[in-house]
Amino acid sequence: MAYLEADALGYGAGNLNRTAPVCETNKTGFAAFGGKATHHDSHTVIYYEGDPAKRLYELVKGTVMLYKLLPDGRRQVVEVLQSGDIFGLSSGSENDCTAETLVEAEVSEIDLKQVEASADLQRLLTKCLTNQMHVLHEHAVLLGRKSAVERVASFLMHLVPERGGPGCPGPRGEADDGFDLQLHMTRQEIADYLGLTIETVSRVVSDLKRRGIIRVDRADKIHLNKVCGLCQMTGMH
Amino acid sequence: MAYLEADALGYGAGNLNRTAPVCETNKTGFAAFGGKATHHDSHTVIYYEGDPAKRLYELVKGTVMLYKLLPDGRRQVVEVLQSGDIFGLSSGSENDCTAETLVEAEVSEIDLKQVEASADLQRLLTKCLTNQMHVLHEHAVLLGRKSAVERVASFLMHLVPERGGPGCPGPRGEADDGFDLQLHMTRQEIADYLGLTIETVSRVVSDLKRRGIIRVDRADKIHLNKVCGLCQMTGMH
DNA sequence: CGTTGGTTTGAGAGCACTCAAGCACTGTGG
DNA sequence: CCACAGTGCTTGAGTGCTCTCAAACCAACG
Repeated sequence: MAYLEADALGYGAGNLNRTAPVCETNKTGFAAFGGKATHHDSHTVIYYEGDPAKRLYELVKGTVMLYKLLPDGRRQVVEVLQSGDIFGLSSGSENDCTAETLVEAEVSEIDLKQVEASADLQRLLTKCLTNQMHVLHEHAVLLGRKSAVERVASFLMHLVPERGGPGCPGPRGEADDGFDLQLHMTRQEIADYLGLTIETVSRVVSDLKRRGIIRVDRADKIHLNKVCGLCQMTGMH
Repeated sequence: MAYLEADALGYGAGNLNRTAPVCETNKTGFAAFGGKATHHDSHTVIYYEGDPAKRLYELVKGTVMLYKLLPDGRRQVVEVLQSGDIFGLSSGSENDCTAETLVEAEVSEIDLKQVEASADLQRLLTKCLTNQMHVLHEHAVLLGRKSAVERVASFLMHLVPERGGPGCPGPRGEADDGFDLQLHMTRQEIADYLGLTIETVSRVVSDLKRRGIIRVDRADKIHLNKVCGLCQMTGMH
C-alpha cells in the first residue's frame, strides 16, 4: 500500500481541482505581510456565512471547504481549498459562505485594510482569485451538465496529479495505470460538493468497484486501477 | 405596457445576478488606462475557449455570456456579465470559456501586460473578481441544489432590482407588486445557464403563467404579477 | 457486547429528460 | 394578399436517472 507515500508527496486530496500550481510564485504568502498564524482542528468552522467580513485568510496547510446553506437545510459545498488559496473576500460586508476545515489546518490571517494598501497583496490576490474562478467555472459545468457517474469520475480524477488536464500524458507506458487515493472528505461532503445525495455517491462508487475501475480498501482509501479508464468517464473526453 | 420604460431605466436583463453595484467606484473603467473600444453585434463570439489569452476585456454596454462546452455538445453558461464586469482573465495561457454577446455590446480591451504593471488596475480587478466570485457561489447552489421551478424563479428574481436580496423591502405597500421584464436570452440560453433543458424551462414558465404568478406577453416579455410570490419560490425563503 | 456514526444496499416514486409533434411569429416570393 | 418555409417556443407521452425512505452493514469505541 502506498497511501502514506502518496500523502507524503502532498497528493491525495491535496490537489483537488488543481490543474496548475496556484500562487506558487509567492512562496511566502501572507507571512511576508505579518499574517497572524492560527491553527484549526478537523471539522471546525473558521467563520459563518453572514458573519461580518473583516479579515482575509490564507490556507497554509490542510484543506478547507466553503459552503452555503438553503433555509431548509440543503447544503452546497462551493469550493474546496488547498494550501496557497485565499478566502474570506466578500463583495458585501458579510461573508457569503461558511468556511470549515476538512482536516487540521494552518491558516494565516490579515486585516482587510492591509490588502487595500499593498500592491503586492493585490497582485497575489488577483492571481488566486483568477485560479479559483477557473475552478468554479469547471465546477459549474459539472453541476449543471454532468451525470452522477461523470461527477464522481471528475472528482476522483482531480485527486490525481498531472492527469486529466490538457497536458495529460495518457497511460504512462503500458499496463500500470493505477493510483492510490486518500480521501479527506466524508460521503456527505462529497455529495454536497457534487450536488448529489450521499446514497447516489455511494452507489456510483460501488458501481465503479463492481466494474473493476477502482478498488475500495476503506471508505476513504481508494485505489484507481485504471486512471485512463476513469478519465474517459468524466464526460470531458 | 411599461417595457420600454423598464428598459430605459437599465433594468430588464440589465441587472442579472446583481445584488450589489459592481465596480462603480471606478467610473472610468479601462477607459482611464487607454482601453481600445470595440463594438460587437448581437450573438457574436468575442473569443473562443482555448484561444490564447492575451487581452483583458471590460464590458461597457450590453450583455455578454461566458460558456463552456463538453465534447458531446452539452453547454453550460457559467456567467452572464453586465456593464462594468471584466472578463478574459485566465489561470493558464488560454481562455477557459467562450465569450459571446447576448445583445449588441461595447467592450473595452487592454493588454494583459498593462494589468501586471498598474496597481489601480489590480485593485479594480480584485473588486470585480470578488463580485463575480460571489455570483458564482450563488449559482453553484442553484445548479447543485435547486429544483427546476426554484431555478427559474431565482433567474427571474435576479432581473428585478432591489428585490430578493438581503435588503428586500417586501411587497411595496400593498396590492401592486408587479414588474415588467424584458429578457435578452433565448430559452436555450436560459436553459444552458440554469442547467436545464429548453423544454423544462418552457414548462416551468407555462406553469407559472397558469398559476397566475406571471403573464407572458411575448416569449421575451414577461410581466411578474406577484414579485413576492415569485420570491417565495426561489428556495431562499 | 451494545452503541454510535458513517456507509452501503434495496425498493419505489418523482422530477426532469428525450423524442416527437404542434403552434406562433417572421420574412419571402408569387 | 396569401402560401410557405424557417425559426423558436410550447405541449405531449413515455422513459430513466436520481431522489426518498428504510433497513442492513461495518468499524470504532466505551
